[in-house]
Amino acid sequence: MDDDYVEAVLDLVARIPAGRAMTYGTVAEVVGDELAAAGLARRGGPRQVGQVMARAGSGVPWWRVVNAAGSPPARHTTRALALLRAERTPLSADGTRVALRAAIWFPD
DNA sequence: ACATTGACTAATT
DNA sequence: TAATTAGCCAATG
Repeated sequence: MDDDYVEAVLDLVARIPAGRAMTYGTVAEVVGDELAAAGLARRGGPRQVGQVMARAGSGVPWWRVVNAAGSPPARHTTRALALLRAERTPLSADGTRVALRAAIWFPD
């Protein structure tokens, strides 16, 4: 995984507005598009995004990236939910996952 | 080269 | 809704 890829992922995550969220899959798609636009080969998928976040995600709003079901990473569930609540991210009724329909964000 | 492992996903039950 | 299963892509041993 080279630095170009890592940077692309971190830059994108850093642009997610407070109160919104993106899924790993969507992040992967957008990053893929950016690479293609830059003339580079499309690579990576949701799991690669996860790898990057696990290794280098500490400096960006990682809690705004959730899985396809709207759940934050299993290891940081409680912490992530607290942060999401704090910034008024739309959550499901039980408060354990992000309400994707309302909170999903796609870059302009 | 092969097997295992993940901050994953989509389809099936 | 929640558990299971089979794909998935790249890193690591």
